[in-house]
Amino acid sequence: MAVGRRGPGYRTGMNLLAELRRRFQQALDHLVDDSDVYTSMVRPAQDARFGDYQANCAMPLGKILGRNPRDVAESLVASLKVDDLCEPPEVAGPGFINLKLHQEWLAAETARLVDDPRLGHQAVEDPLHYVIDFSSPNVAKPMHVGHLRSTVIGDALVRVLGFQGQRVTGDNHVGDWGTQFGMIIQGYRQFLDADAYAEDAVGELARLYRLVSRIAGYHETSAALPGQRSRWQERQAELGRLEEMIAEGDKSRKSAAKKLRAEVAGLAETIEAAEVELAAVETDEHLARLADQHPEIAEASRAETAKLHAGDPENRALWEEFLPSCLEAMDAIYRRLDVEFAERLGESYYQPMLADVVESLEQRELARTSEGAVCVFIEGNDAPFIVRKSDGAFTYATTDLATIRHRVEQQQADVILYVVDARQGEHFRLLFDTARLWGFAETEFTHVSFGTVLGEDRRPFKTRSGDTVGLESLLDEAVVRARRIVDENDDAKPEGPELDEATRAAVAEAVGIGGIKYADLHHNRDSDYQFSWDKMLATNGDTATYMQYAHARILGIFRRGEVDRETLRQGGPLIVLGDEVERALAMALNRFADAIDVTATECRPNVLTQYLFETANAFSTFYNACPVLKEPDAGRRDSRLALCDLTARVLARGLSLLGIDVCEQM
RNA sequence: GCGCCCGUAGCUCAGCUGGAUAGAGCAACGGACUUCUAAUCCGUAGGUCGGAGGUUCGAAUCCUCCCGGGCGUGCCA
Repeated sequence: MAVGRRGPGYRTGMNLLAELRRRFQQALDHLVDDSDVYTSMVRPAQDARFGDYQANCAMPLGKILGRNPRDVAESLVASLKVDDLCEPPEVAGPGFINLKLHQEWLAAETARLVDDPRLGHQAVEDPLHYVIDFSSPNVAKPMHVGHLRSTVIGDALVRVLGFQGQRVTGDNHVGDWGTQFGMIIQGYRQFLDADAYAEDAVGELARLYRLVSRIAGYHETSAALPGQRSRWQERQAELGRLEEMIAEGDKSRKSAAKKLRAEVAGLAETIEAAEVELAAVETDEHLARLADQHPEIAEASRAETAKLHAGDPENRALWEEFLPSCLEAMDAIYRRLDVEFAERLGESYYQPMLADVVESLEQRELARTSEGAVCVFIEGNDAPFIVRKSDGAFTYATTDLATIRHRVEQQQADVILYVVDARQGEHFRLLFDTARLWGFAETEFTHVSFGTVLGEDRRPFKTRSGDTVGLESLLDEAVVRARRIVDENDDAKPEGPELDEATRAAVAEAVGIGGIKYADLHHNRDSDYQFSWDKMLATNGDTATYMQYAHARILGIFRRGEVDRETLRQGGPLIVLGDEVERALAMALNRFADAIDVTATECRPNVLTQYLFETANAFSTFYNACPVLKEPDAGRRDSRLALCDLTARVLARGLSLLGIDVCEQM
């Protein structure tokens, strides 16, 4: 889903592509009224053999005008004024128009980038206010790998849209009002280790949370197990009957049998997991005793949550005591990830508004009571959007609606992006539809959805023992692994190690954290992706390291040549593109602005990662083929130095827009 | 049952609103270091784009059906 594509805030920057499109527009205006549609068919050539850019509009135009597409292409070329930019356009195949830029023009455009702090990107003229809802972990539960994608993608979008010149508010809509607090309160009353709490409050609270949820889970699992076993038997028997029928030739049962087989397998898995969970508690003497003593702990926890929500002063005081240290623990991870939020308005913030939300929906006759719950029914959807449960409690649907009202009315949001798991797609469809009916039709809502992180076994990423992976330990491991690679490489340098301890540590941090982020960002966010240490920290290929290395090499050139980059830029060096690889690099550098805009409009950081990889690759090829410092011709040397400087700036800027650090040396 | 998503090279994935001979990385194989850092570069090989129809001048992309997988589905978030 494109965001703001037609909004007033979106405007393609001044760049090669935009200029070519303007030229085509003038030529197209002779032929059609809606030239906009066709200028978008001018795009970078998908194959270098066809030149630098191609226009694909002659074929559809031929159809509409009832003319031969090649003739249309010819007459388009005839009225096209691009001789200052390109070689004479060529018509190829069924009517493609191929464009190859003049060397001089490309060189001049590249030279313009040299003293342009925005690297050819023009900031939007009419910024929109984007509120970006991302990360949103539950307070007091340790963050885990599941929070990674939302955090990393959301942060990249904050940065990219901000660079575009949009007004951006990143908001961490934390879960600070949920059932986990009931569990912690319950744990605090029953199991507190006061010394541990004094020493490390968050650690102790996390322990209490895990303990209570484990005991509650034990009883729940234990209660459910017999039913699951008998259901498994039942299904298994039914499956046997079906298979017999199929064996006897009744093919019509095949699909039903398949479904059943999946269900049986699923049940078996659930049962096995349950048995493991129960055994783990039962074989632990301490845990077993606690479980035995507290059979009603889940109910008790729910009661504590209800009391908190009802305004019970004691529970409220505990909540207020717990919250700051929990938030501080979260912030420590964000600092490490270098992620910042402009706002952190959690669920609790919206609590006072919820009753009014429901009332307002009822008044407008959008919501009505059904089976005891207050629901909004959206046409075309089976499931209702429940804003108040039959027990009177509000749901996250209610909170989300209150949040929308706040963001639009108080914060003047034009666009709200939700960087959330794809599984919540249905919730957001209902939410957006309800919000529009409720009166927020002017606001653009987008669910920036993403797939699951899978382990190497293709199942959701877990530790070997089956627990979810804590985010902190994930980051630690990345850095440890990165450090090994840094050490290995530095130790292996032909002239001996170059990096001191502090530098090695800094490089390992950049490479490790950058590797994790890049692995996430370079996949299309819609698809699930397989987490792999080896791939993300590989020293070769399409990784963060590859670009960080290219960047470090460039700085190495300036260091060794004792060339001051700022002085170089101010000298206004001429760009000479004598070599094919220099030309290819210049082309890549000129595409920066477009890569930014596509990333922003599509909310797809992988567009930017792909661009950066291509640019780094163009540089590496150039680096291999074209000596810079050794180049005898001074003009040519300065031109190459300027290309190096530009590349370093594009890479550093691009990576920083993805939240990834670069190093001076590695 | 209904709804959503996915199936592209041995592996992991790109492929923008349909465009030319479907691309990358890894792995494999062959080359390039008295180095401006080889954490690099260049080259070779590898694909009935799950299958069958349809729309179109033109389909990995749009439509229908089928096969295979995942997820969601009334009071968790």
